[in-house]
Amino acid sequence: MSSITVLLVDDHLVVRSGLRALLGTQPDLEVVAEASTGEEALRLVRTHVPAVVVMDLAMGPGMDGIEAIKRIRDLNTGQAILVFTTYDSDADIVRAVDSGAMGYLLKDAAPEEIFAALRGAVQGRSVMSPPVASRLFQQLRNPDEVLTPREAELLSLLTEGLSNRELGRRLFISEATVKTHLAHIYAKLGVDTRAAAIATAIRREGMR
Amino acid sequence: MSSITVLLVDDHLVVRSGLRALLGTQPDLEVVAEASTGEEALRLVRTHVPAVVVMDLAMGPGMDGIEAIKRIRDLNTGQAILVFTTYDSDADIVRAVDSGAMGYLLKDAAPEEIFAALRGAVQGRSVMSPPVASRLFQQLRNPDEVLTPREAELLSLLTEGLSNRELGRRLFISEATVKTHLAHIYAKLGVDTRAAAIATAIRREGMR
DNA sequence: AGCCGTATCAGCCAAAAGGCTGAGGGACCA
DNA sequence: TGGTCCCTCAGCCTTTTGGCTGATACGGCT
Repeated sequence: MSSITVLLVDDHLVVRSGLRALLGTQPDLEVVAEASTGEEALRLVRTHVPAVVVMDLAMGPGMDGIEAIKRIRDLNTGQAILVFTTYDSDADIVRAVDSGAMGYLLKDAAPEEIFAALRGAVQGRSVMSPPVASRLFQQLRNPDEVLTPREAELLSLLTEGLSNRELGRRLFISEATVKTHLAHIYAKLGVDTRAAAIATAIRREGMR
Repeated sequence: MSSITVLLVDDHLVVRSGLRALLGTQPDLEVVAEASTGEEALRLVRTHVPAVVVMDLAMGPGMDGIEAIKRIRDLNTGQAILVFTTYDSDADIVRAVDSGAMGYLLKDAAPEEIFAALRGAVQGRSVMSPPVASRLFQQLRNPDEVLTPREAELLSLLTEGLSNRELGRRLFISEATVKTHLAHIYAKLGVDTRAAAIATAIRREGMR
């Protein structure tokens, strides 16, 4: 049985080392490359064509994880992409799934969980950490409170303190549209000011 | 020359694995134990008496990193404690130094940086990542940017999403006074909207 | 006594945000 | 084909926020 080739993407060297060490204990898993930025990840996917990409969502300046996932999917080189990150934020989960991630693991996952996710991913199975799964489950029961991908994207930028004008520029939409999205977000979060939205987003969604 | 014994404390297994793998490349550094919680760390310090403790500040439920550092120091068993964490928040740095940490490294530090910090720590030298050092340095140069107690109080409430009116009521001051305080806070934080203030407060000052 | 930092307040004006209604286009699905 | 989301945009009006200037009061330090 041939090995499952893996590309690791994380801006922290220790995390990459740790994953490499963990995966190294499994004969069928082989780390063929590591990237510390989204740009590098994209390049290495082209050159190495790994079976699976394990990706952190939070990365330094430049392309973020979500963007990197989209770009990799656009290459159509068949990678299964696993998100491997610290926070189980609603918005991040929605966006990650929307952009084509096959699974969503938290960094405190047990090794067996990680191995299983990798093996499942190449077979087309979605795997996620229990906390992530339960969040999604709860969301299915209250669909009215689920942010759409676009709303989640906007909320994420909102927590960086941008104004409506800046949000519009960043997302290439008019300020009017920004306000529409915000109104929907407020309704779903149960708040009525952007300050409260930011506060609840960061506290409740685990954003930083 | 005998090895430097190290205890790793981090709630993420991958990070511990990564550190173990990195430190394993150095003949004079020996990881003698790993802990995933503050309580466990305290126990292992007693039983293994390591020369250095490498500690993440953010840990799951229970004792946090700062508390763990204080407790370890209280044992008086002579450990040098190195903080190894993701964020260079002003509040965290101050609190870590205050509770007796010997150094402050960010997780994206280069391996050589980590090794040097460990070796320096056992010799009583303080080491910190450049970004951390520059933050401290900047604070020393610009005492103007330190919030007054009243401002800090207001900022804390601000991060809960309150409006000016609500802030006034909560603090028993007029809305005009609230606005004055806010203006000062904005100036000190280097922002010009409350949204940005909330964002930087939560991210940079470690408020949650 | 004078100075400085902190905390308190007011008024004025411009900019930003929020609430509301309405509306068009595209995707998906029954 | 019609219905339902989602994303997009506009206009109008009210409230909130932010920028500015200036003012009083108290405490501590020199």
